[in-house]
Amino acid sequence: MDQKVYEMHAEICKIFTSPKRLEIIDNLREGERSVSQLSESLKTSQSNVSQHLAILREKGVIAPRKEGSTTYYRIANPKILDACRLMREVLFERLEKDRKIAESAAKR
Amino acid sequence: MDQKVYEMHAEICKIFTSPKRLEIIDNLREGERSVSQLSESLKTSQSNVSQHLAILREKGVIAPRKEGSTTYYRIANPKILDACRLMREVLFERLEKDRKIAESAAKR
DNA sequence: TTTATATATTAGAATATTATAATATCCTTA
DNA sequence: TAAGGATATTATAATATTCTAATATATAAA
Repeated sequence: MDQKVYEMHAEICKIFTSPKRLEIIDNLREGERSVSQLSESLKTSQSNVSQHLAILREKGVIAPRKEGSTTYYRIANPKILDACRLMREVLFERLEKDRKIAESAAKR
Repeated sequence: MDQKVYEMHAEICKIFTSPKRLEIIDNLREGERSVSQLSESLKTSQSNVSQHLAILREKGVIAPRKEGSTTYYRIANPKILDACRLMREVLFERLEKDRKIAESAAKR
C-alpha cells in the first residue's frame, strides 16, 4: 500500500481526535444547528466553534446552509457517523472490560 | 453526554492518526509479526516502531506474545479493524468525488 | 560469564494541534 | 449608509505528538 494513502487516511481520522468535534457531530446527529446554537450547547467560544466547523467542513463531514446572516450546519456524510459510533463501541467495550478486571481484583 | 466520554472517545481515536500505526495495523491484518519484521517492513527505526507498538498495546489494539527474545504482535480487537476500514472507505469516496469534480471542471 | 541480538524506554528537538484574543467580513435593519 | 448581530479568519501562547539518539533490559549463544 502506498505511503501516501496511509498519510491521507491518518489525516481524515483526525476528525475524531478532538472532544469538541465529537460533541459537534453528536449535536448534528439530531439535525441542523447554527454556529451560535453549537457555541452555546458546547459552552465554547464562537471563534473556537467556527474553527472546528471549518475543519469538519474541509474534511467533508458537514455542510453549511446560509440563511441570512446565520449559517446552519448539517452532517454531509452519514458513513462517518457509523465509524464514529463504532469507535464509541470500542471505547465502551474497553471500559466494561476494565471494570470487570477491577471487580475481580477487588474480590481477592 | 458527559464531557469525559468525549475526551476518552477522542483519545481512543488517536490510534488512527499516525500513518505508521495504520501501516502496522495493515501488516498485522495478515497475521503475527515481530518487532524487527515490522521495523523492516515499514522502513522505520526499531525504536520508533516499538513506541508505536506501545501505544497500540496500551489502547488494547494489539497483544504481544514473547518467544525467546522475540516479541510477536497480533491484532487483539477485530472491531477496530472494522472502524479502520470504514474510515478508509470514507477516504476513497472522498478521493473519487474530488476526481469527478476535477474531471467535469476539465471538460469546460 | 562475556558477547550478541531483540526489544523497550527515556530525553530532547522539531513539528502539529488547540484555545484565546483580536479583528475582519457579511448580512440585516433602522 | 450606519449600526448591530452572526460568523469567519488570523496571530499567538500553551500543549501534545512524533521522531532520533542514546541507553536499558532481557534472552541466547559462545
